[in-house]
Amino acid sequence: MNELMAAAKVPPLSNFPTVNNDRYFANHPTIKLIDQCSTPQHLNQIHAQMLRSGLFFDPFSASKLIQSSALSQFSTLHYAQKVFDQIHQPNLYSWNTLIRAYASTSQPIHSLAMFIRLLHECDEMPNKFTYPFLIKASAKLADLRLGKGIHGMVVKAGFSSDLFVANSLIHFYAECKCLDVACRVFSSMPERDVVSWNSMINGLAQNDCVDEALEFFHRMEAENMTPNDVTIVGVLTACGKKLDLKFGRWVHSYIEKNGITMSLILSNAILDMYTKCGSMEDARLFFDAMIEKDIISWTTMLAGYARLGNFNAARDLFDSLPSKDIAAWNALISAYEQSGNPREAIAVFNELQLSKAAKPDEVTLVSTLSACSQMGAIDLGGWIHVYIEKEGVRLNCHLVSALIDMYSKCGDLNKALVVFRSVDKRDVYVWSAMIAGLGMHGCGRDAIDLFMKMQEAKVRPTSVTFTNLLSACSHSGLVEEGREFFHQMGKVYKIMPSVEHYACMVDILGRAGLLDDAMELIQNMPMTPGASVWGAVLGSCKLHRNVDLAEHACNKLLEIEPQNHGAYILLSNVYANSGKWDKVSELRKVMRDVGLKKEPGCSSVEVNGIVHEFLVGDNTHPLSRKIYLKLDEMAGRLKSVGYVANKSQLLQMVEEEEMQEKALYLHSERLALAFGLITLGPSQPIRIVKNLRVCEDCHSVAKLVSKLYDREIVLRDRYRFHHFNEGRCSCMDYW
DNA sequence: TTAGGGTTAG
Repeated sequence: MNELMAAAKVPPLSNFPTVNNDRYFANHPTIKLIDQCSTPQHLNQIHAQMLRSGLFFDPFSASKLIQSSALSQFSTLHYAQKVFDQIHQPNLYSWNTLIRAYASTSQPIHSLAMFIRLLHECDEMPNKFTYPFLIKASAKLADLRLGKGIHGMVVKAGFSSDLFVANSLIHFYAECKCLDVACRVFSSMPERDVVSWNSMINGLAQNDCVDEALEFFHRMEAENMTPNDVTIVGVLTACGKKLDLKFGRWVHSYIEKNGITMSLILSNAILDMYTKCGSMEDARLFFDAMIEKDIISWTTMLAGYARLGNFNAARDLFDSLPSKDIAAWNALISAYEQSGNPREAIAVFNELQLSKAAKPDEVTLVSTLSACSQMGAIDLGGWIHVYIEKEGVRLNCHLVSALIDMYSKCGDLNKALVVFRSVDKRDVYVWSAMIAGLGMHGCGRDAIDLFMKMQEAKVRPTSVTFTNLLSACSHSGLVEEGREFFHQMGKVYKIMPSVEHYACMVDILGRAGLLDDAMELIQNMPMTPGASVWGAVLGSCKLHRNVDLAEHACNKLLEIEPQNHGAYILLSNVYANSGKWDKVSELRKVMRDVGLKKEPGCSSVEVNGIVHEFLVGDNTHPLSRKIYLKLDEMAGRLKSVGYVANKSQLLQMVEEEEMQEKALYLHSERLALAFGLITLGPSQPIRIVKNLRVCEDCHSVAKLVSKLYDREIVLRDRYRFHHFNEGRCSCMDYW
């Protein structure tokens, strides 16, 4: 300590003016020393010296110490708070410094607590510096009511036209997804700087309003406001979401032409744009030329390869990572999960668990739960739920939605409801996930009730909520209710129906046999009907055996998606249902000519945490012999109760009767069912996940088996859930 | 007498 003071040539305090004449303290050598401080020990020594000399009792000097301890790299906020608490009368600067520091932590709520203390304890009123920090904390908390309250105080205190205050308000409202209010703040500003524009552009881009974001960028240029690197990050985010590679390349050259500072963040944003737009070549070229790279650069590349299905390149990159943090693992897991490879996602999760290389975080758990949902892997999903509870992982709305989705999609609606009821904070995703869960299990009325409760809870529905709600109406045949919600969407909730909503509505009408109404709706659509709309028509035609309309819908569907084999299969089913076997063969030939193969049926069933998959006619399973014996036994018992195979949905025109029966008998869900009967205990439900829609014959078999073997069978097909119990199915034979 | 707001992955 003495050495330090000697080195700084600090004279004793008596040589300096006293507290009464504090204008000179800024030049006091001890205070100057604070700025040069670089270790916690130094800071400690200065703190001690200040206490000894009495300098600490000067508010200005104390505020310098607070600033250094709260905002520097080498000190902790905890220490700063302790120092603060020793100050007798901290000045506003000290209060602001702590409010600022807390706003940047993971617990911005402390900023609020300090603000309230400030109002009680400080002689001075909050000033124009206080509010931006406070608004930043509110933005981080995404607490709209809180932020609105602070906005009110800002107006009252007369700071609403302060540039910094207004900019933080724009950011805050965008963060709360209130883009209209953000825009209003922006428009009402007497002066704007580049940050005002950036906050708007980034806010819009983050909230998927990509065209609006780009519009702001062009407006900014037109108004001669020079964009900087942060602006371009927002523009690139928009490009990446627009999947517009051409524009992305233009932005890249814009950076070079306009001499915009190339920061690491900007470089990563460029990489991200290229990978999202699908050009790994551009991304790689840029990545290899980057002088400085961080973990984000690596994971962006990794996720890019994986998203495009180049898993070898992704894995190579992952293995060559200089250090793997949880984000790198998450990139690999979520890439597999999001590209429809849940099995691989789960394998990587298991690898992570075994290696103990990093601790799974909330993102890991959400991705893995989603992989479980896709696989129907309820054991692992349940294990993750236990893990969350055991490790005390904070259940945020993301995780809650993922759990509800997992339990719903794995067929355990009750568990999904238990999770839903156990939380008190429910955002729109949580409500929407639960509505979807009820819908897919055929509980349309409950889904509607829940939607009403959501209104009571004052949670605003989104476009996704309505998709789930309409789909719930469709699965339960609730035509009038569906119509009503469809109309309310735009009128009451100001959400314009998208092509997805139209598809749901067409589905609702079509399934109910109101094919004319469905076609009328399509004709009056304000946008071009997409594949989902024609798919819904085709599905309804299958149900109601309308050959002419099916042909029309199939043609339309193939115009949009020439490689859609589902379209051929459905049309073929329509022909078969009407006994038009010649048409079936013709169609089969067309499929062969265009090189399309029927996606092989695949069903899986989970036993003791291991998911067993079966293809049509599969005999590769180790227990294959036993499975086929069981199938024979099942066939015998089915026949004894008068079951006759329904062959109408066989794609192939198989000549011989016996062959036809064989083909049905070997359907993957039948194999999975037999395996479930062998391996699962009598009280355990058999949960099967099938990649295609279940055929009518297998549906009847499952109903009978549930009765004959006194088993609960839960079958998830491509479209919905079927709960078989005591000879009945929850879909009421309506799917 | 000190100062502030906006940015990249999953």
